[in-house]
Amino acid sequence: MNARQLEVFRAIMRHGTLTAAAESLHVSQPAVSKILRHFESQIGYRLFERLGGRLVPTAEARLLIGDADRIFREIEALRVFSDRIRDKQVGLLRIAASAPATFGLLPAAAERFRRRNPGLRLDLVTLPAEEIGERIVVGDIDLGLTMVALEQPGTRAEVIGRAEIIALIRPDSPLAEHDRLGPAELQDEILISYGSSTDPGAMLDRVFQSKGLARKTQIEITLSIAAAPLVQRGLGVALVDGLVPWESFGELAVRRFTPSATLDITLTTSTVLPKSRFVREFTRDLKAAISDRGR
Amino acid sequence: MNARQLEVFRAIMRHGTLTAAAESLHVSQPAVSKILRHFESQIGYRLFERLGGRLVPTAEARLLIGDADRIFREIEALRVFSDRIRDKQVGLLRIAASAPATFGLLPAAAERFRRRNPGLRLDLVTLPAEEIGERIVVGDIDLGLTMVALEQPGTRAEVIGRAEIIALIRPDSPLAEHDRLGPAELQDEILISYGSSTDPGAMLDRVFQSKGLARKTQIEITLSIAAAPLVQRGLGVALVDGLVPWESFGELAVRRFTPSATLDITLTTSTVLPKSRFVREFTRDLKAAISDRGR
DNA sequence: GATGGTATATAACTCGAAGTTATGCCTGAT
DNA sequence: ATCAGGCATAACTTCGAGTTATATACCATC
Repeated sequence: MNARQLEVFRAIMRHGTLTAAAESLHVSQPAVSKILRHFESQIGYRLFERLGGRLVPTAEARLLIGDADRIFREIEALRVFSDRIRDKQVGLLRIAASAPATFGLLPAAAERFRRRNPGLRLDLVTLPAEEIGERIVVGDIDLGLTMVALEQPGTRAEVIGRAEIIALIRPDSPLAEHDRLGPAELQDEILISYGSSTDPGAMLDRVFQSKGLARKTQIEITLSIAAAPLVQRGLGVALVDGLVPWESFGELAVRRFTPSATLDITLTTSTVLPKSRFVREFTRDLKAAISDRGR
Repeated sequence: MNARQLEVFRAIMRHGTLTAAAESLHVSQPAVSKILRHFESQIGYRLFERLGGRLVPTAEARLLIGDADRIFREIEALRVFSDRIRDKQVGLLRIAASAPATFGLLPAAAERFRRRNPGLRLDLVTLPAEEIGERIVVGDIDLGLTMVALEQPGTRAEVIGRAEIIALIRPDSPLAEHDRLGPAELQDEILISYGSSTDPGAMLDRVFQSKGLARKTQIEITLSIAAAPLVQRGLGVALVDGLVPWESFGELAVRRFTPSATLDITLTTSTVLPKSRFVREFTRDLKAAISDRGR
């Protein structure tokens, strides 16, 4: 049972005669006749009785025609859909981002992108940075967006911006008086931040060291957003990326960290798969979203 | 785009490699390879990137796989359905009956039949007797059931029982006292009955004549059920078939008509189309339903 | 860096299904 | 009786799906 057989069966049912069906399919009458007989011999029963040189649908044909017609129309729709894929009227862009990028950058970039490509499907996957490289290599993901450089063979990383490290405090904290917070002000506070074994953690360690102080992180997090409820409950002060829209995570105050410390916003793609038009466009939209943040 | 291509595409997506897909389809690996490449060249874009000797699905493939998978599963279901049709586990019996037969005989016969053939679809069409013959000849209907013989070339009629003519009166009518009603008792009543140009009407005319009386039908009906509301409103007495379950059509009293007058319950099939097993079974069930009525 | 295992691609071939044209047969209508 | 419409058959071509055998590319690993 193949698509052509269903198509021919449907045409005969619809037009009543082999000749008319053949005409509608733009093939010769014997061709239709043969496909029908072959179809009948395959399914094991007659679809038409030959009466007085005419075809009359059997009860079996009437049982079958409903589903056959529906399936054939679905194949037709799939053909059209496939053509639209080919013509880039529909597409799929699969983006994996770490949580800060998901919250801080993707919404604005996705909005720009979708305005230009409304038919396109976007798959946004939030993953720990370490997993993203692997997903790009195996082709699961077109584009990775992280706050650390992915050191994965087979991928190419590009820094497209920087995110300031900020201090996250309770609005009623005494520290809220300061415009900026540095190692000195935070010396006696309970710190919520990245572990020293991570890229951002090591970077912050160096900043503290440059001021002659040691960073003592009492509460270690891997997902920066996890800091929000901790700070809000008064468990400490968080040093995290300034990318996340912290206001939307509760009653929190953001203060600039000094001296300025930044994380690289890194875009990663496969070196082996060619960049699609969509990847290039989305890259542009991300850059635009980042430069918009400055203002 | 045919069913086989969808099947192969689906198998490769599912199993990840050509070799595994070929195994699952029980064909050789080059066969699968060729179908895939042919499919790709037809739709006009790559479904897999060849990376390091492996196949990696493209974004396009991921867009397509959902619908392709669904359609293929529907074709599979159609195959199974077709097999069940072939094995007579499902079927279709199309019965056209006049209204009295529809109400008086079909329910009981259909119940018996469906108990034995639960998977079978029954199409019950109620039509004026004159149209039924034509529908049988063109193959639209497997079996006709009427109260008059159909004189249609290409059909074969079989009388399978008789239905008594009965008198339909209001329960509060003076006539209700009689056990039986004949031309004499009805002489001064307003008669609701079949026209003289119809078979049952002509037959009743002859019965009245044999008693030396004339049947004066003041209200002519073609559909016997139409008599029910007329009798109920006191417009007259109806002489109609005794097949219809008149009790269920309102507050009506039924009296036997004397001398006995009967209509032939006629079963009509095509002379050219072979009787299906279902037609034969249903015929048996109809006869059983008729003999049950006697008791 | 040589080697074996795994996976895809290519070549050469067979087979069957779908298409063609030409033609014959049946049936119903004039 | 004849003619037109509709289906079937025959003989042939083309193409896609299948086969086996073999080449090629990559990966891991010793």
